[in-house]
Amino acid sequence: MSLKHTLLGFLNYGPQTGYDLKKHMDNSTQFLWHARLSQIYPALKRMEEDAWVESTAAPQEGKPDKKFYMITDKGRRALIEWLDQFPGEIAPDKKPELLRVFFAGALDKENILTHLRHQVALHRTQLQKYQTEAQSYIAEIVIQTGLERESVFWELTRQFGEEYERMYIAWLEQAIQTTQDKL
Amino acid sequence: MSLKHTLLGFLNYGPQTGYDLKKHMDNSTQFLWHARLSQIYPALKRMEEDAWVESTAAPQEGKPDKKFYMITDKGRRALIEWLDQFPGEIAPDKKPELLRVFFAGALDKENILTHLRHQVALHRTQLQKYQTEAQSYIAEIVIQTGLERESVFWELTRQFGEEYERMYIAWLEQAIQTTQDKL
DNA sequence: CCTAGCATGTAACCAGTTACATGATTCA
DNA sequence: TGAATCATGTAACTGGTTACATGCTAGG
Repeated sequence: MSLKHTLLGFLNYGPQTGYDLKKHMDNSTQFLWHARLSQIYPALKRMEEDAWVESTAAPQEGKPDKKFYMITDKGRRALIEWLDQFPGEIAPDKKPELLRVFFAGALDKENILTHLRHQVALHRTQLQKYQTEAQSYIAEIVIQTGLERESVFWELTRQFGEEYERMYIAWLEQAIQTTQDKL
Repeated sequence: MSLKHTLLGFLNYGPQTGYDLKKHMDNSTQFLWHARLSQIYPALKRMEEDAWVESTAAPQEGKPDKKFYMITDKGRRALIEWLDQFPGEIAPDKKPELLRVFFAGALDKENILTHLRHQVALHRTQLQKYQTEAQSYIAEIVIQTGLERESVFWELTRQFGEEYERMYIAWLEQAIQTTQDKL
């Protein structure tokens, strides 16, 4: 299970609240791992029971107390152990959009083409996001935190997103061509 | 939920047992959608309750009766309805291996390079599979079933796998270079 | 006035994994 | 002799989503 390890990864940069962690996930690991607050809060609680993290409460007016979580040595060891695992084989993940293409033969030609063109538009938008928002967000965080070494890998995963979207768009264009020619 | 729709997609090609469906998933949609038998059997049961499928039992000696499932008109409508959905935005999926790269800064340089090289090997193997096994499997099924129109899309998703692995390998090689230069 | 953001959480439910149960046949 | 394939399932558990609950502040 990787949610706990994602939280450890972020807490390794410094103490944060559950709410902060959610925002960081939304802004950076969104396309690698994501979770709702309703899952994050109980996860942090269990991590504290396992002594991976410690919490301190900061009272506030008109809002619930802020609860800052800090990674422990045990937590840091758990993070390193997880990072240092070698997968024996590639884990298949679920791609509902491609599953629709796999079974697309049940739809008529024009409808399939409309769907493929719709996908192209979505992926062009996503490519733009990786090239603009994602890039400037990383730059901003590096200025705020000074985590230069870490940012090398943030930037690499951002580039993966960019290359993935380029590949996806090129493949969709090929798929449109093939559908026009062969159906 | 897409498991039920995957099963409908395959049942739309002809009546099959739960066991057959599992094998087809393992051989074709494995990297788009997959499930265990312990999930497939109850799913088929619920689909029968919803009148998406109908079953007939074929007695056998020394084994449990084979249970052939057949798609109904209602099931076919549910399949088309699902295929014809336009997603409003791209759904993020979980990529544990890339998450490890994102947090790789916590490991030392040589160890990171070892992990990246290990990934290259895994993805080269996967690329080979898409180019050989996957391709000949599709050809075989087309001969057996004559589903030529459908095979256009099976082949397109196979090509996606191929392009994805090429992109992944090229990115990993770039990541190795960057790690060597910047760390 | 209403929506978004801040800040915490619980409860019910659905999806998916792991382990268990049965039992015959074939192949290395 | 032991593993793999065929063929069905159930039970317990874990992971993740949806809905609910509270309540203040700032901005359009």
